[in-house]
Amino acid sequence: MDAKHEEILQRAQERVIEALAKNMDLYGITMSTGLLYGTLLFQDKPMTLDEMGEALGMSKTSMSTGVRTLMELKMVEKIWKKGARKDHYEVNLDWYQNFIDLFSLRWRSAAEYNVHAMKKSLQELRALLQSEELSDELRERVQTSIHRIENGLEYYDWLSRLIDSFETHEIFQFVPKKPMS
Amino acid sequence: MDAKHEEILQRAQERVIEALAKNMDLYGITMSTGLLYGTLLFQDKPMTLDEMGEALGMSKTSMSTGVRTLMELKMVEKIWKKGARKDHYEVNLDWYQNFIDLFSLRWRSAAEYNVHAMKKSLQELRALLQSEELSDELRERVQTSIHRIENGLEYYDWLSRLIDSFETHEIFQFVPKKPMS
DNA sequence: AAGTACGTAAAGTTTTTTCTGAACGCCAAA
DNA sequence: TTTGGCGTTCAGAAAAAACTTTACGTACTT
Repeated sequence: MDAKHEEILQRAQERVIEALAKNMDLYGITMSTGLLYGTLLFQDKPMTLDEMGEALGMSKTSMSTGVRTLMELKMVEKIWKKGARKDHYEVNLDWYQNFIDLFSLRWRSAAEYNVHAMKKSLQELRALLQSEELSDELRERVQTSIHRIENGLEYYDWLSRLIDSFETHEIFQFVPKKPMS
Repeated sequence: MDAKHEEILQRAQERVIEALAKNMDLYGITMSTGLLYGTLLFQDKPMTLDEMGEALGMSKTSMSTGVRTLMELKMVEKIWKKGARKDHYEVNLDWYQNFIDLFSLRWRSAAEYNVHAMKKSLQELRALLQSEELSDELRERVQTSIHRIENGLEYYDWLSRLIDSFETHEIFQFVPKKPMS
């Protein structure tokens, strides 16, 4: 009688799945999609959209969009199955790379976006300082703004180099995958 | 006539503020709160809740909750102003520490939460393997789940050490604040 | 060429989140 | 003790997001 054991296995899986899903907002992912990820994680075989909908009791449309977001983050991959009509998906098990891809994608683009705006504003403000007829009070405020922006740019430069070290995997020299123990 | 210059300054500030706010979802922060942060950033003086509401055209209640979330992330601090009835707030300008605090707070707790669930499930599954009357098929699946969890635990161990290196500032030895240039 | 099965887009509904206004409790000054 | 100003809590309204159903386009099968 395996029913009891089956039960235990399922419970153990569900505990982990729910934990993962609950923290998926860090990835900018909805909890449902997190549950989808977890389900795929413990499924040894690649799943179809219909199977996912079945497993989660949700519409196929939701599975479709969920899988897409997971694929954009490279957390899930589409699998080639010869002779199969339906698409099959499975999780990408490299969690390190996963983290790196996610971090890169989100933080890098945010950094670039902010740096762009900052540089443009910085330029304008520096030009403004050149203006002769600028009241002392205003000049003071412009200076302050410039300092704030320069301060931010310095940080983003660091952040960018940090992300570089992730993407090149150089970070693993500093924080190795396996501890020295 | 400073009006024109004032205009330029304001535009330059707003560009940066909006950029920052737009990417604040990375911090799990709503855009409105992001705008609040940006406003505080370019205000040379500490602001009161009323001044913030004024500046953003929003209710004082919103400012109160917004400031609280920013304080929880240590992005904003309450300032002691002698003889002032109202509370005053100003931004924490150390963006490096800011990033570290945020990352630590969110990712560390997520990691701990997941590790906890994983270890518990792992234990159960290992115990299950001891059971004599376990069908080969089920045993196989239990093994797979165990591997998945061990794989995750290994990653979280690395992540934990990465966060350690942030908190201790050792990361700056590897990725220095200022480039060597 | 027609039919069928599949994934996705669009529209609509439900749920969740965000924001506001009123009411409350607290502290300081009178 | 009262009064007034302050930050916050709470309930409700408005806005946004998530989810489902329906409908569509495409590709494979027959």
